[in-house]
Amino acid sequence: MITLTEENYIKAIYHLGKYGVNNVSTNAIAKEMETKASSVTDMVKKLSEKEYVDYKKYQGVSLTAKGIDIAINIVRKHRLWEVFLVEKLNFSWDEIHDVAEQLEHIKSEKLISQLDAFLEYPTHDPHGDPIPDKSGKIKKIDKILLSEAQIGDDCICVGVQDSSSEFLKYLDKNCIALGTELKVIHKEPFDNSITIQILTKEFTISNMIANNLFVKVS
Amino acid sequence: MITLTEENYIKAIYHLGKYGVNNVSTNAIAKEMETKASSVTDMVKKLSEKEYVDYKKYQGVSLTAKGIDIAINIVRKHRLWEVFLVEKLNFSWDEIHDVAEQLEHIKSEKLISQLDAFLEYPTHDPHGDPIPDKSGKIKKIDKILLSEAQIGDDCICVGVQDSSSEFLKYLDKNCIALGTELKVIHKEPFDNSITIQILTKEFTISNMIANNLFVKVS
DNA sequence: AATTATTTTTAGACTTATCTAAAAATAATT
DNA sequence: AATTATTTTTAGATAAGTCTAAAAATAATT
Ligand SMILES: [Mn+2]
Ligand SMILES: [Mn+2]
Ligand SMILES: [Mn+2]
Ligand SMILES: [Mn+2]
Repeated sequence: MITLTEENYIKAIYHLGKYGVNNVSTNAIAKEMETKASSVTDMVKKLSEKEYVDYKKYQGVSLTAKGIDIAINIVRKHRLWEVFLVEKLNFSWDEIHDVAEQLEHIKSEKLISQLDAFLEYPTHDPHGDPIPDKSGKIKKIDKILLSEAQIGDDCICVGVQDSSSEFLKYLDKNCIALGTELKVIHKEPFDNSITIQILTKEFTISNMIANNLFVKVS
Repeated sequence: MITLTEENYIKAIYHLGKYGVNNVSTNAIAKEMETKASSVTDMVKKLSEKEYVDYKKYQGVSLTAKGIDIAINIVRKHRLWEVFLVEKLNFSWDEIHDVAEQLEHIKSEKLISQLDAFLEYPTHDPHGDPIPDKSGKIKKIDKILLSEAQIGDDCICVGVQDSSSEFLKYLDKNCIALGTELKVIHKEPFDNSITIQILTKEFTISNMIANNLFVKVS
C-alpha cells in the first residue's frame, strides 16, 4: 500500500531525475514539493525502506525499477485526466493541472483503462506531453525549443515546457496553440528575441517565451 | 478547509440521520465508519468545534445547516460520478461504489458542474438514488419496497435499498434491472416470500430480496 | 431502588507527515 | 590545507487520526 504523499514524492523524484544522470538532491525535492529538507530526508528513508528509491546518506536518491513504474503510472493517469477535462468537460488547458493533481491519485485499474478507451487512446495531453501506454512505454517525438530553431524554419507548435496558467494564457492571447504553424523570420542576437510569422501576421516574442515553447521543424 | 476524513464522517452522519428524528449515536457512526467509538468521540468534538454538527456529551450528534450542505454536496458528487462510470465508462452498477467513494472527494466546482452538464443533468444514479441539484435540492419519488406491494400490483423497479455488489449481482442474474416491469402474483404469509411475474416468467423471491428492492406501483 | 449491562468518554500511546533548531558532512574559497 | 559556506541529517516537537484500556454516564433489569 502506497500513500498519496509517497506517490507525490515519487512523482517529484521522477520529474527531477528525467534530465541528467545524477541523483536527485534532497534540496531539489524539497523545492519541488514545497516542503523542508528535513521532511524530505525522513520521507526518502521511508521510500528507500519500501524499495521505491536507492538512497545513500548525503548522496541523493534515484528511483528503482519499482519506483519508476509507479511514477509513470501516475503520470499516465495525470495526463489522461487532463485530456478528459479538455476534450469532454470543456476545460481550457490552463485550468486542468490542479484538478489532475487530485485525480491522478484515484486508485482503480479499470477506471484508467476505460478512460483511456473512452478518450480513444490519446498519445499526448493538452500540453503536448506524451501519455505513457498501459505498459509504461512513452513515445518520444523529436521536438525542439523554438529558441533553438533557425531563421527560415517552418515550425509547428507541439508542446510547452512551462505549463503554468500564466504562460498558457499568454499563448492564448497571442493565438498560439498546439498545432499552430509558424515561421522563424528573425533572431535578434542582442536579446535573443525571435520574430515569427503566423499566417500573414508577424510579431516578436521574447527569448523567455521561445524557451518554453516546443516546436517541430517541418 | 475540510479534510477527507471529516467529509467521510459528515457523510456518514447524514446517511444515518436521514431516517428518524433522533440524534445519531456514537456507536452508529463507529459501525458505519468501521472505526472505534473513542475515535468517533474525538472526531465529533472536532466537527462540533468547526460547527458542522451539534453535539452534547452522551447525547449523540446532528448536522448543522452547514454540515447538511457539505453532506449533500458529497452525495451529489458521488452519484454524478456513479452515472459517469456506468454511462460513459461501461462499468456495471455493482462496480462503481468504491471508485465513487474516492472521486467524491475531488475538489473543483467547475469539474462537477461540467460533469453534470456532460451527463445531461441526470436526476438519478445507477442505483435509483436521487442526485441533488446544484443548489442541493433533492427530488423524492414515491417509491415503496417491493415487500410492501400488494397482490396484483403492476410495478416498475426504480431503486435498490442495499447496493452491495452481492445483491446487485443477484439482481443481474435474475434479469432485474431499474426499469424492469413486474407483477405481484402471490405473497406467501409463512416466510413472506413473494412470487412475481416478469414478462411471461413467474418466480419466487425471498423476503430479504423484496425488502431491498424499491418499486413504483403503476 | 438497587444492580447490571451498555454506551460513551477520557487518558495515554502510536503512526504519518510535518516543522525548527542544531549537528554533521560535503562542497567551495581563500 | 584551512576556513567558510552550503547541503544534508538528526533530535525533538507538533497535529491529525487512530487505537486500547479504564472511568463515567446512561439505559435496562431485577
Ligand atoms: Mn499537469
Ligand atoms: Mn500536462
Ligand atoms: Mn455509491
Ligand atoms: Mn449509488
